[in-house]
Amino acid sequence: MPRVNLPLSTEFALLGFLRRQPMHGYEIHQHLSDATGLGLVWHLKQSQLYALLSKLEREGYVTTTVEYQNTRPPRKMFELTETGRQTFQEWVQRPVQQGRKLRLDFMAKFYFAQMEGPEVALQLIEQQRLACRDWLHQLEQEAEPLRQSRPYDWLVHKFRIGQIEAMLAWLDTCQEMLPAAIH
Amino acid sequence: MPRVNLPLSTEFALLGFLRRQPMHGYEIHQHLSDATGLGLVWHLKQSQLYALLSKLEREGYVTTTVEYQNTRPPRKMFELTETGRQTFQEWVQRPVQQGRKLRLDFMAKFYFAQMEGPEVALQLIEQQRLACRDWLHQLEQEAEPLRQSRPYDWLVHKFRIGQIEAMLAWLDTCQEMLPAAIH
DNA sequence: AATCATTAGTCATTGATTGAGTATTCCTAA
DNA sequence: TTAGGAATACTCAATCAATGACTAATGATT
Repeated sequence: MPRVNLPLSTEFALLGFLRRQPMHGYEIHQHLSDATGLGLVWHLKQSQLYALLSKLEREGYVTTTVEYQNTRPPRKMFELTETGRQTFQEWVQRPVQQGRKLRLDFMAKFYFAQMEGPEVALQLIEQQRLACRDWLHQLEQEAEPLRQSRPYDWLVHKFRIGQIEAMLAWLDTCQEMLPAAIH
Repeated sequence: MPRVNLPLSTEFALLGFLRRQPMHGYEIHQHLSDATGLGLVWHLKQSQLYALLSKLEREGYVTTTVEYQNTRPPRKMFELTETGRQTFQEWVQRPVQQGRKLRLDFMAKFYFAQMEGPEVALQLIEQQRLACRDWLHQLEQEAEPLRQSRPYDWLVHKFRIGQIEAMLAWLDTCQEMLPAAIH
């Protein structure tokens, strides 16, 4: 049971598929292969998915057992370890700390948070709001003195500020939608 | 002179450094290593930069000549080929076609476009505006029917719509700033 | 005099990603 | 009915990207 804890991040989302019951790789791939739900934001080749699952196993977040079938190829069933379960719980509630992680990492967190129920989703939304507001203030501080001296740098800051403001507005929308978003 | 034309994209930005005069890798790295200008948006390790430059050479966009110095280590000078020059001209004017390329690819284009002068920058801005408006319409079409049936998918669309609207607003800001942004 | 940053680039290794392959079985339509 | 294709389930080799460490000389600093 090796616990190396390399810098995993996006791949933790895969733990979400296993949070209720064990699953085999092929089934996870099916969930991701049509452009709906998490498949709308995360496109993974089959071989890439299996590679990530192996990595999660190597690092002790999941264990596998081979399940032989009468007629079909045998399945490798993936199951959360206790570490895996804890890691998922933490991951799904922790806001992302960089703007570039909003598109994929945050959307994956929100996907599972929303499936876990409104409390979890609301918690994530609120935490992410705080993180965004921090970025915003910091960027506004940094932008101020650049306006005259470094127009390009100032515009880059303005771009980021705009993206984060849009994110904050969207988080409000999420909150309003929440009751409807529960499956 | 191999011309393979693999799917290069971000690395074309490096051609921008050579558009006025030949340069060696170390100097390009210096331009990127402080967090201003292009270095604000593109963080490249030294070895990674050299790897990209070699790739551009392999594919025929640049040629190299070694320049020996009396006391310092010899420099490998990179110079645009005619293909490289044309490729840069096309690259710098062509809008990006995916939202996730706004952060890096578009900012790199805009960096050099703006250095080339207001006409080039205005052209890029206008082209990017058109691309963004297309995305926006398409996303709005797609989002419509999802509202009731697939709340998560609808929210993902809303997120993207928000990011693109923010981009469009920012493009207006760029246009207003342009006269000041020229060095 | 010793130490540290600068110059300029290489290299080996690890990690990520891809496309293709495998082998069985089920379904469908001529 | 039988040929062809899609589905099931995973593996593998090969390429591509990325990282950290290294070299080796000079100049600057304390």
